[in-house]
Amino acid sequence: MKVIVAEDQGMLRGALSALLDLEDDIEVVGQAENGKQALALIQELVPDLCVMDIEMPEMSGLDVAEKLKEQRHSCRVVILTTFSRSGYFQRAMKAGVRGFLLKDSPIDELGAALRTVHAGGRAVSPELAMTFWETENPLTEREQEVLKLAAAGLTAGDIAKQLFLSAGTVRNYLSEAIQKLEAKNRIDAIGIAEKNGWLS
Amino acid sequence: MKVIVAEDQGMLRGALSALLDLEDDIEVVGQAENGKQALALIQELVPDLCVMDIEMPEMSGLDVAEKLKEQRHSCRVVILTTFSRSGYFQRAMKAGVRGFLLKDSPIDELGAALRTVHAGGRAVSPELAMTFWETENPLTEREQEVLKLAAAGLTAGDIAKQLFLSAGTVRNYLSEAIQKLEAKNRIDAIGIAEKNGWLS
DNA sequence: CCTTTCACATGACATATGTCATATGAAAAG
DNA sequence: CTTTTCATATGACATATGTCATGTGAAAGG
Repeated sequence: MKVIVAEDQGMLRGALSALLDLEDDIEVVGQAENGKQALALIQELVPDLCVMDIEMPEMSGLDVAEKLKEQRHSCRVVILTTFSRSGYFQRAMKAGVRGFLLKDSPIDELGAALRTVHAGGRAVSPELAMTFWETENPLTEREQEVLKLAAAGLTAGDIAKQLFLSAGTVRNYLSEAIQKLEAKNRIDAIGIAEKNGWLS
Repeated sequence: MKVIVAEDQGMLRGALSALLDLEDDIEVVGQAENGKQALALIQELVPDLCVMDIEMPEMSGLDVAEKLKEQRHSCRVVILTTFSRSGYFQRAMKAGVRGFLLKDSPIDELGAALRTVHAGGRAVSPELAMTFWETENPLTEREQEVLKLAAAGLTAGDIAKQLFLSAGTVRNYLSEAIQKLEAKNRIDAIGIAEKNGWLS
């Protein structure tokens, strides 16, 4: 089967590609270091499978997966990521992703997952099963938006200007976020939200 | 040469070990997923080299390198890390580390680096050279300490209690940190300090 | 020995932040 | 057609945060 490896960290990308290519039934036909490159390569080379990281520059692995689904492209996607966040997982499933592995898994699982997916099956890291039970994002869009800007170091006033709101409104959203997350202050709230992957 | 691979991320650890083991002149005699394990394995197996991540649970790769230097252990260390921070690099040099590679480097560099170091040389990613010029940490110990606690989401009052200071003193340290880092507020300061690796 | 420097420490004051009561409009439930 | 619910939006108020003037003691340089 023809495979493309998309992963921004050079060492891991190279190592995985080399290792997969050693397998008799796997041929690594291309490597990409960001989402855009991956999409272009997939359209050009039409591989059977693509091993894809989520957090990459230019375009995330999930963006690529969604584009492929939109185009009804035959290439099947196996996500390989550090984070077991319910948001990622659910979005991946919606995008028709066939495999979802954690970078913490042993290396053997990757080859096995590729074969399973190529044969028409699905492959999901056992740790991910738990993810279903994870609490979902309690923040409204506005609250997320405001908290994200606060996380970037902006003051309430700055945020208000950027979103065309009054400063009081911004503080209120932050206050709501703080209460929903049972945080002590906005810094605490930012930490909690980031840990759960609730900021975008 | 006998090599140990210490890296907490399972996939990368497995892939690197497998690939290195394929080389005729390299034998991977052990793998560790944290610093403590790495140290124990090195003392038990006495390898020629150890490929080591910095950010690992239990004990960082730099901690291990320092312990080895202290014991005048013959095992030479090659650091493999995501971050090109001057603090890391300088600490590594002090600990007598012989190689310092970024995880963004191509995979071939690792094998090459191992051979160079085994032959008595040094191997440093070219990106790291710049690191020398990086600005050093402008924060005093107290300021770092306070900023770190603030980053964890504590209020000034909490921090004061924990460090047996008055709340005003804590706010003053934070204010100094904010000014030194030319930040807008403590959140901004935390971001800047973290980006530069200035929070220990 | 005296000055300079600098990390450390504090409180007074102005500003920013967090909370609460309140209001509107849109969508869902009755 | 109501009623309920909920995201959105605001301002008044109390609290937390950021700044500044000031002071101490220890180390470095004259």
